[in-house]
Amino acid sequence: MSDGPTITTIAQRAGVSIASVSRVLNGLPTKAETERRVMSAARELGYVPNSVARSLKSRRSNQLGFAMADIGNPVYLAMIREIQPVLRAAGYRLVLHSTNADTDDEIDVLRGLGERYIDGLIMIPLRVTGEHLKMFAAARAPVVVIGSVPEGTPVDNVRTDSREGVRLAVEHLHGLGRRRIGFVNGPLDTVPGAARAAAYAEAVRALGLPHDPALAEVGDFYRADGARATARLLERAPDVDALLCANDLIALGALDVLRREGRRVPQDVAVAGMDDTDLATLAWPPLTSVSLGSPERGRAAAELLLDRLASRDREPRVVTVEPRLVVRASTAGDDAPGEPPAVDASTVDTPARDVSARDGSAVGETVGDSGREAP
Amino acid sequence: MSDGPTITTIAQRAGVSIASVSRVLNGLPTKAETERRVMSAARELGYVPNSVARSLKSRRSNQLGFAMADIGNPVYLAMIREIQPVLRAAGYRLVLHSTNADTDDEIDVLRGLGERYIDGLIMIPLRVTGEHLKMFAAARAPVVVIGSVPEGTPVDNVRTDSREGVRLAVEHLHGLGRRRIGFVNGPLDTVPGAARAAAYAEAVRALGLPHDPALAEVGDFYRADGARATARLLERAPDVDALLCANDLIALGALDVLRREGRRVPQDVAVAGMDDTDLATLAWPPLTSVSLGSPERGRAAAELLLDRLASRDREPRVVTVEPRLVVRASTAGDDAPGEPPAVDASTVDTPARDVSARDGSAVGETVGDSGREAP
DNA sequence: TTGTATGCGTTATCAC
DNA sequence: GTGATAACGCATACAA
Repeated sequence: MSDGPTITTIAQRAGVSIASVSRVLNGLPTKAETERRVMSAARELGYVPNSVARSLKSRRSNQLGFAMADIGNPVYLAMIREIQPVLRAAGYRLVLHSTNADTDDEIDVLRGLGERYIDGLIMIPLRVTGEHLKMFAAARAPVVVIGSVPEGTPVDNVRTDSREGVRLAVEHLHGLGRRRIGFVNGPLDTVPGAARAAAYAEAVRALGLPHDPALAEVGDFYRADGARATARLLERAPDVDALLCANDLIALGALDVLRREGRRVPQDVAVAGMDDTDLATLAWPPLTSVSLGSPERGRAAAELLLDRLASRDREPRVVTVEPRLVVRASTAGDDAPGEPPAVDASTVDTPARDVSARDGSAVGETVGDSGREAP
Repeated sequence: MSDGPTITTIAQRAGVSIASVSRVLNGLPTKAETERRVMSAARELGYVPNSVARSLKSRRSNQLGFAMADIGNPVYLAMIREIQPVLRAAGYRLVLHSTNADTDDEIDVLRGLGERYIDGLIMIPLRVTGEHLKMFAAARAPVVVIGSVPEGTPVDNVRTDSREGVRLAVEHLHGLGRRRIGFVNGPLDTVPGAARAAAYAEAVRALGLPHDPALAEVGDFYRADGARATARLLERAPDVDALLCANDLIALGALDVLRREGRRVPQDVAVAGMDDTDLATLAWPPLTSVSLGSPERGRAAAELLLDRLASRDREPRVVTVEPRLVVRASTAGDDAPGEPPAVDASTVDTPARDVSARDGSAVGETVGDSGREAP
C-alpha cells in the first residue's frame, strides 16, 4: 500500500546512485556486482518503472489514439480488431475515443494531441469541416485519417472507393434483371452519405435507367433509421425490386421491414448492404454486401501511423482499398449450395465462413460451486 | 511545427513568471491585467497543457483501463458501450487491453498498474489463477473484476448468476415439452465453462431428467467450435430435441449445423444461447438467449471503479446482475406476432429492437446491488 | 564504471 | 499578487 518504489528507493537499498540504477534498468554497461545488487533490490521492492515520468523525459507516451463515431458500429469494431494487435506489437497502448460523430468532439480530440498523452492518432471523421482541415495542418502529432480528405491535406490517408463499390452493387442488381433499384442512404451531409448518393445516381444513369427521385431515401446509418427510411421508400415506390443500402445496419432495417410487409427477399426485393460486416453473414437471408475492406483499412491505417512515427518528414501517403462485392442469398436468390451467379470484379463468399473466429465469449460470472452470494 | 508552447513560453511572451501563468490557467486569484496578458499569450501561442507533466505532478493519469479477452466479442462490446461514456463523463480516457484470454497477458496488465499510466482497471479474466489473486492483492491501483472472484478478494466485483441463468433456460425448454435437452459448452477450465457445466447438470437433475453424458459436449466459445461440438453431439444423441448453448456464438454455430442437416428450429430442435448479445436478434430464427446483463455489468463496473477512486478505503463491494431469459423464435416456435409462452422470471423481446442504438438496448435494468459483502 | 547535476512541464510552497 | 524555487520520477551529459 506504500507509495510505489522509485529508482531512488532502489538506489538507497542497493547503496548506489540513482544514475546507476537507471543504467542497470536500461541495460547500459555496468559492473556485474552493481547490476546484481540493483536487480535484486528492484525485485525485492517490486519495482515497476513509472511510465509517466519516463514519458515526460522521453517526450513519448507510447500511446496511440483511435477516434471513431461509435464503438458499437461493427465497421469500427472490425478496424479495431486489426489495429490493436499491430499497435500493441509495436509497443503502443490504444486509447479509444468515441466522438458520437460530433464535430466538436473530434476537434477536441485533435486539439488533445497537444496534451501529448498520445503520440499519434487514427481518426474517422464522418464529416470533414474546414476546422478539421485547420486542425490537421496544426496537429502536434501524426494523424492518419480513414476516409477521404481533400488533396494536399497533410495527413496520411486510407480510403476506399465507395463510388466503385456502389457501382458494383448496382450493376449486380441490374444484372439480376432488377430495374427498380432503390437506395437507402445515410445523412447527405456526411462524407460517405454524399459520396454514395452521387455514386448511386451516376451508376443508375450509366445503366440507362430512368432517374426516379422516389427511389432514393435518406435516413441515418442505424438499423432503426434504415427500417423507417425503407418503409417510406416502399410507400412511395411500391414497385421497387431491389434495394441498395448505404451500410449493413440500414440493410438489416430494410430486411426487418420487408419481412414485416411480407415481401420475400430476394424473390420480391433483392437487398444489398455495404461494409460487409459480420452482420452480413448473420442476417437472414445472408446479406449481399459491398466490402469496403474495413479490416484492411484498419491495418493500413495502423501501419501508416507506425511508419510516420518512424520517419516524420516524408510525404503524406494515400492508401486506397478496393471495394469488392460479396454475393450472398439476399440477392443471389438461391439457397441451395449451388454456384451463385458470377459477378465481375467480385468475390463469392461461402456461407460457412466463420465470422466470429476470434470471438471468445464466456464472460466471467458466478463460480459454480460457490455460486451463492454472501448474504 | 515547433515544439509546442509551455507555460515558460507563455511567461516570456506575457512578461510574467511561470507561477503566474500557472495560476491564471488554474483560475487562481490574479490581477485582471496579468490574467489578460497571460490568456492572450496562451491563445496566440495555441497553448495546450501537457498532460504528462501534469500527471507526473498530480500522480493521476486520468486514464482508466479495460482488459478483456478479445475486443471482437460482442459481449465485451456491449460492456464497452456502457463503460466508455460513464468514464468519459467523469473525465477519464479509456485504454483498451485485449489479452487473448492469456493469463500472462492479464498478469502483465495488472503489473502495469505500477506504471501509473492508468488510475484504475476493469478486468474480465476468463480464468482466475492464484497469481491473479496475488496481483489483485498487490495491485497499485483500484481494480474492478467482472466475473466471480473468491470471497475476500480485495477488489470490487460485478457478477452474474449464470447458474440461475442456465436453470431458467433449461426449465424453459423443459416447459416446452422437450425432454432430450443437450448442452454445448465452452472449455471446462474457464470460470464460466465450469460454472455452466455444473449448473446444467444440476438443472437437469432437478427436473428429474435422466443423466445422459451424451447430451453434454464441450468445444470452445466460438461459432466454428460451437458448430463442430454440435455436430458431434448430434451424432452421439440424434434424438435431442433442444440445445442449450453456453453462449450466443456457440448457438450460431449450432444453428448452422442444424440448418445444414435439415433439422428445423425450433420444431425439431429448440435452440437457446447465453449472453443475449446483438447476435441473438440477428440470427435466424431469432435466438432465445439468457441475458446475463452485459450492459448493466459494464455500467456497474464503471460506476464501482469511479466510486472507488473517490474513496479508496471502503469495503470492497459486490454487485450482482440477475439473469433473465429472453424468449425468441428459436424456442418459441411461433413466427406470428402472437404471444410466446409465458415463462417464469423471463422477458419477451420484440423483434424490432434496434440493436445498434448507441444507448444500448431496451434491456430493462436488472442491476441488483446485493449490498456489501459481510466482512 | 560510477556519481552529480540538470531538465522534461507542471503544480505548489514559500518568501517578497 | 507575484516571482523564485522545489518537487514529481526518470534519463543523461558530464565530471570524477
